[in-house]
Amino acid sequence: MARATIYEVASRAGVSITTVSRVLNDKGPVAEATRHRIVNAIRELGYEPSWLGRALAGQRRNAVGIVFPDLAGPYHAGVIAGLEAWAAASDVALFILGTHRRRQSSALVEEFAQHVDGLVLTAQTVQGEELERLLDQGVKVVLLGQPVQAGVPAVRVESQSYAKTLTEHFLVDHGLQHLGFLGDPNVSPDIEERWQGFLDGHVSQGRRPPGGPWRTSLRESNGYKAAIKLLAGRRRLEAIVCANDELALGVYTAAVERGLRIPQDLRVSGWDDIPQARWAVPGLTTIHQPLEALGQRAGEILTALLEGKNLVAATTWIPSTLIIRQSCGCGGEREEAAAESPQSSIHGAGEAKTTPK
Amino acid sequence: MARATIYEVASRAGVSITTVSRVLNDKGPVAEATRHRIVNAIRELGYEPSWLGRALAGQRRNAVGIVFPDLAGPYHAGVIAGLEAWAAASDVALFILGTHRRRQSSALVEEFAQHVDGLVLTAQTVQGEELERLLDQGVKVVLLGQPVQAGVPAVRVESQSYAKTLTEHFLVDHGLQHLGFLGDPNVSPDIEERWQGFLDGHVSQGRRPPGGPWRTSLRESNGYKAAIKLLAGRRRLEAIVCANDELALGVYTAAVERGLRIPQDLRVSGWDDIPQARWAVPGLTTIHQPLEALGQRAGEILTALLEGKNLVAATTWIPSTLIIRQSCGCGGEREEAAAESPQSSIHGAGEAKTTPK
DNA sequence: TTGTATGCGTTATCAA
DNA sequence: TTGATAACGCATACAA
Repeated sequence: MARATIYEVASRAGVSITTVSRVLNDKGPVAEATRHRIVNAIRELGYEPSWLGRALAGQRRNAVGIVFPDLAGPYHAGVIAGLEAWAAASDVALFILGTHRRRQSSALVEEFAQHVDGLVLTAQTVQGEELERLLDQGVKVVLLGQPVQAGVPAVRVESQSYAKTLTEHFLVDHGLQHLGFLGDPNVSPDIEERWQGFLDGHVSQGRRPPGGPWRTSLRESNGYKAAIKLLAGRRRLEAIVCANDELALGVYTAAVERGLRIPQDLRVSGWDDIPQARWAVPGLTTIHQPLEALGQRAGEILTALLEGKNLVAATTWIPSTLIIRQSCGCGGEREEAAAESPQSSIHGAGEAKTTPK
Repeated sequence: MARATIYEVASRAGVSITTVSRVLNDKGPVAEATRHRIVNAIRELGYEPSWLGRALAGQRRNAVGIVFPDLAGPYHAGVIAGLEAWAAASDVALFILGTHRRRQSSALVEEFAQHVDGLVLTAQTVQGEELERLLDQGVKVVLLGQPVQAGVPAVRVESQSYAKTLTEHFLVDHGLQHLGFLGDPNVSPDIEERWQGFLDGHVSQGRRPPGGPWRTSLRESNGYKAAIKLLAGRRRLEAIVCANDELALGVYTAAVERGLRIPQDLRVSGWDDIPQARWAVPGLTTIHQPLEALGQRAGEILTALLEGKNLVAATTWIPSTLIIRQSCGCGGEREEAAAESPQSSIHGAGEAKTTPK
């Protein structure tokens, strides 16, 4: 049994489709009696307007989409949760697309765009010309963690100052000399900023910035491989600042393999605060990004955009939190349970406070 | 600048839209010279067919969707990866929908269905009547981890035999007497089967099945709370079989709080093999589900369905792997590094083999 | 080999 | 207060 159409509703209620449409959209005048008949017909037929017809007739699609390069990392779940909360509140459908490993991701995204009114684009998905094309088609776009483009609003997480703070933590609080940065700044502007902040931390202390970065893509296996090489080098490295947690955990494995204890023989820090970071021993010092807030904010900007406010072409910066665990050398070395690891966090630009568990 | 339509292409090439349509879909005869002109016009205008027009005209949408209750757990990423691999190979777009916390998830899914040719529905999304409605609309559906419904093909992970094996492992290999099952069988048929397998394991050893299950939803915080209560009970529990890893990790925290060592004073097992399971100390004994295979298989069934083969209404069962770490009492208690935890795994129905790291 | 005309389900314009 | 009718972009039976 196929779906009922507006024609069947109209005929059952003894009116024209125009009147039905009026009732559906609450537009224009309809006599109370007529409205009543129509509402009944709709209910009796179990009628639901066709999304296709609506969209084709040029109405809003009442849906937005978010595009990720990859649905695997720790990143997307948090962002989606935030965006979805917004979507639910705004009564808008949310579609998700991963371009991962697809041949013609550009065509894919363009098709995806036809389903929605607005799009959230994360790093490594669509840029430059393709982005222009999308905008030309009238899709509203918000960038997430992307290099800022003229005229397109963006949401970013502030990274550089935290990387600087973290670096200074190693240099000053722990009095170290030889740090290394692991990760490829080309991957995204966020990573680039982490590397810059790492340099900033050295400069602010009058230190000569070390070599590097040691470029590798952000996977645990790569962290392991890179660390094996680094640790075999002549110069003894005291701490490795990793571009993300997965790399850092790879370093853990390499350290064990070379008989180095963390943090006694080697200190490590990550970025992202993935679940493993809390359970690894010793607990991984890292940066917690408010991913949900990211998604939520993107949604709010989308709202403004969809309402026709074109003024919001600015970049919104979201703050993070520095999570101090033990891998940097802080705190005790209680190994009996990761869950109980003492841990403190620094919010914003250095305002310290303790968070329970 | 709006998108070009088929009419503009036709007029530029000096033909009718019918001929353009023929070229686009490789259907019917077109003179080589004409085709050439049209192809040129398409390129020059940067024309891309409208997905809307196509869909409305009754063609295939060339897209499938997957619906999750929730995009947060460890479950979805793996399944999506598998399904996406299939989608990429089949040149079909993949949309993802999370119904989480939405008011009218039924309406949401129904709208979602209009965008796609086929749908993969996971547990706790759509059932019964709503499912019937979808099928009535002609959407092809594959169920994932759902109770089997007549006429609808399904993919399931075999749970019961593994739960039985695991239970016997505690009872026989470790010679324990008092086990408990933590988790709510009502959540999904998979959990229900784990509970049944737990009972099976007792029965097969001529033991009287213990009380329980201790019902709680599958979150770490609930595992913690439930374990605190359980461990305060009079009867001493030797092992807790948890319905998933997150519950198990909650138990870890509770154990530490009560001064119990795992596995010396309390044994624990989980289910899912989430990343934390490998990093926790001691490593968590658990069941690894081949989530990617799940997604891939669902895709393959969808292919058959979309090709009009209606015969595939059977249930496909996918095997898992038992991952033995230390929380069950096996192996050493090397605590210096979780990454190096010795670990062995049992594939299929007891065929043991060792997997490196 | 090509073109005309119709339908798909809706909204919107205009007239009644 | 209501109703014809024309878009919207495409595919397709049928005609030429």
